[in-house]
Amino acid sequence: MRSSVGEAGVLPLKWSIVLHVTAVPEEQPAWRQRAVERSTRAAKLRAEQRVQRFLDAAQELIAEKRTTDFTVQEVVDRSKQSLRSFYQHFDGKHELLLALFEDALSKSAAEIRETAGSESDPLQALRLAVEMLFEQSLSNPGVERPLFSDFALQLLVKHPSQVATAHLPLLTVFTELVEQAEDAGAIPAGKPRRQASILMQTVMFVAQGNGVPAGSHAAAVSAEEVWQFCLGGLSGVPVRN
Amino acid sequence: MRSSVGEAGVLPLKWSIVLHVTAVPEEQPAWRQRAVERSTRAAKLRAEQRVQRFLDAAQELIAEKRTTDFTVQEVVDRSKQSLRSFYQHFDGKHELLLALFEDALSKSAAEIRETAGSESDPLQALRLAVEMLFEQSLSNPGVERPLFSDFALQLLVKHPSQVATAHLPLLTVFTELVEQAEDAGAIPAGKPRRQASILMQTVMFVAQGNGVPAGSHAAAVSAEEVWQFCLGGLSGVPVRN
DNA sequence: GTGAGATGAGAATGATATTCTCACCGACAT
DNA sequence: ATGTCGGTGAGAATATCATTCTCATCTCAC
Repeated sequence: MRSSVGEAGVLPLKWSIVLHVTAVPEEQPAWRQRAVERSTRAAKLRAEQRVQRFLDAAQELIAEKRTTDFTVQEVVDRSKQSLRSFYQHFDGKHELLLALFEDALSKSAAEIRETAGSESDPLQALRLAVEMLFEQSLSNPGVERPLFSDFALQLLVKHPSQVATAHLPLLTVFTELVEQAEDAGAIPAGKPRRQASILMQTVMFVAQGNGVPAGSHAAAVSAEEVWQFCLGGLSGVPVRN
Repeated sequence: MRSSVGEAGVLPLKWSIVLHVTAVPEEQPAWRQRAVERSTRAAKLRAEQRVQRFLDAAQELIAEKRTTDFTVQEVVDRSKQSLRSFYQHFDGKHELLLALFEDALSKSAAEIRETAGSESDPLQALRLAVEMLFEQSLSNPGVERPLFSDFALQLLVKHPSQVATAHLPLLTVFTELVEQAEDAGAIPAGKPRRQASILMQTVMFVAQGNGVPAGSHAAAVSAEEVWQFCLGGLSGVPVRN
């Protein structure tokens, strides 16, 4: 229905955007529905292309400036469209960023799923997944995903539920991996969804707080260490308590 | 040298602020130094009081509005001083927030240290500490620390090294607790500082992502669960790998 | 061809942070 | 006593953005 930054159009998309793009009253008779539908389809396509151009422009800017501090004007200029048009399609900069964010996480989830899927040992698969997530969540390497590090946190504060939604694809993947590991007896059975949730938080944010030279304190943690920690966490405490 | 929101004046302070307050050339003869010192001491005190009034005002506003979205003007008005003066003492709103943030974390660390210190069993002490940190990092309860949830993340993005500095007091406390637990043989020996670091990140951010009703997905994680996870992480994986 | 909705160009608004101007004051060295 | 100087208050002036508005134009389905 809506879009996707690159081409793999999946994810659940943003409501407001949908409302803008398809303003079709639901209570009309079916024939009218179809009529409007026919006469609108093209417009819808055009709209999606425009939206896409905005998204692409924003993506470029983020990649270049390594931050989400670009101005709406810049996006507009680069996409060779107009402010008028921008606000016609997005509720605001926030919606734009959210769309990109969801998209990035969704893609990341897909990558991880694929890579991990090619590993037969469930525990190794999980390990791979953790390491991938860790790398992608680092702030410094300046991958094409400053979204993870930058906007993510801002969002985490103002609209936590949207973050939850955006995390869903990743959470799903990790939940599956945890379940498989448990089924295989590699780790004791538990509540996979919650375990996956804690796991993700741990990996993502430990990576986060890592992109700091921080000369003095704050020992840089490696993917390996995080994995060990998480594995222990999932495996439970050996004896007491 | 600098300040503290309430009264317990501890923490390492902010450089820029110090530079503003004491602009004393170091290469003067000693007598002159002392002279200047004498003639400056009073001014320094006045300055600190002013700074303190800004900090107090900001703290009040945060408590009231439950957010860091207050305007500098509001702080100025409430503290009955002037914009001019504000910028004389702070590099900007950012510095003000940073000061409050450091202060909050510092106090939190003190509380945790004290509470945990009254527990003789090292493992229980660590557990207590984890639970306290978890509670204090929750977003919803609207405690008097929207700093943890709100500004903290913004900061995490733009000035990670300052976050590291701010985290230091907490990191120190947790490192001690981990060391004690290891010394007591409650958990296997490791690298206490790094372990404490991962531990903190996990606890704080899992708590973070928790303040969400999020009707559908995202199972709310409890302090207990986090503790179990972290304990496992610290204890290491029982057998394989 | 016509009319409704979409667009472009760019001005206007609104909210804030930050800087600047200028008059004043109070401590202090001489 | 007095002149200097840094700090201050009051508030105007700037600067930066996001967001909205105006109006002329364009496009497409009919």
